[in-house]
Amino acid sequence: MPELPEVETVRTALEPVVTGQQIASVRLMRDNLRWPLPGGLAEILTGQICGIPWRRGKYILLPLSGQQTLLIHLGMSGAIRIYGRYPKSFGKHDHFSVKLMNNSWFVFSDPRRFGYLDLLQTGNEAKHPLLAAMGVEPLSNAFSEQYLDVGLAGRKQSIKSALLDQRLIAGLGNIYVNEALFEARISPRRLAGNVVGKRAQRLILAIRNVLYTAIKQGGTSLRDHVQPGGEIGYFVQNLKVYGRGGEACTSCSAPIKVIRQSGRSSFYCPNCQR
DNA sequence: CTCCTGACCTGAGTGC
DNA sequence: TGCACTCAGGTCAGGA
Repeated sequence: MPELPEVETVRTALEPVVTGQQIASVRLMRDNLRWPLPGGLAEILTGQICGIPWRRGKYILLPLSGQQTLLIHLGMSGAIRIYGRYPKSFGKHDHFSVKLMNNSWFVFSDPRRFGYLDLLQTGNEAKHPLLAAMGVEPLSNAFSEQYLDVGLAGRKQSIKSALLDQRLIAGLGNIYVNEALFEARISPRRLAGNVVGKRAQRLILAIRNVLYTAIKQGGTSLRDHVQPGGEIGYFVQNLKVYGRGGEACTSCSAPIKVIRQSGRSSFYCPNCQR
C-alpha cells in the first residue's frame, strides 16, 4: 500500500494522539511480521512516554522516553487505525495494538505481513541497517538538480527502476513514480543516465508536486489504504495514468500503455512521455 | 559494483 | 460455486 504520502498521512494522524502520552499496555498477537519482532517488545514499550512521531522515507519512527525509538514499516498492505476507546473487535490481521493512558488506542494491521516493527537506540537512526543507505527526502531542499544529476549519472537501468530505488530517493513507490513521470513527460523506459537538464528539472518539480498534492488529499486509496481515522485517501481521483491502462490520456487522448519493468507495472502515455 | 528476478504473504478479481 | 490463475501502494537476498 503505502508510499510516502500514505505514510505521512498516518504519521500526521498519530502525532496529536500519541505525543506526550504514556503507553498503558501493548498487545502482540504474533511474534513475527516480515521478520521476528524484537524480543520482549510489549514489556519494553509499556510505561514509556511517546515523543513526536517522524518519518524517513516509508518508515515511521516513534521516539520513546527510554532512549529507544519504535520503527514501523507498513509493507504493502499495512495500516494503522486509531480508536478513541477500546476497539469493539480485533480483526484477524490486527497484529499489534497499543493502549495509551488517555484511553485511545492504535492498532497495526497488515494482511500480507510484509510490514515490520523494530526497536533502535534513539540517535542511532542513521546506523540502522534498514535506514543507513536511504537516499534523499524528496520534499527536502537536499533533493536538488545537482543531487539527481549525480545520482542518475551512468545508471544503465530505466528511470522507472531508478526512481523506485530507495537508496536514491526515499519514499517513492509504484503509484507516484508513474504519476510523476507522466507529469514530467518522461517515458518510464528512458535510460536513467539520460535524464538530465530540462527533463531532470521537470522531474524534480513533478515529484514534489505529486507528493504534496497526494499528502493534501490523504493519500491514495485503492485496496487497503485508509487513513487512521477510517477515512479513505482521495488522491485516487487525481491519478492520471496509474491503473488506467487502455484509457485515453488526459492530455492527448492516446491510449495509456501498460508495460512490465523489473516486475512492476508501468503506465504511461507513449505520445506525451519521451 | 549494477541490475534483475524470485520470494515472502493474503485477498480480490477474472475466466472457465 | 469452485478452481486455477493473475495481480497488488514493498523490498530483501541471491545470482547473472
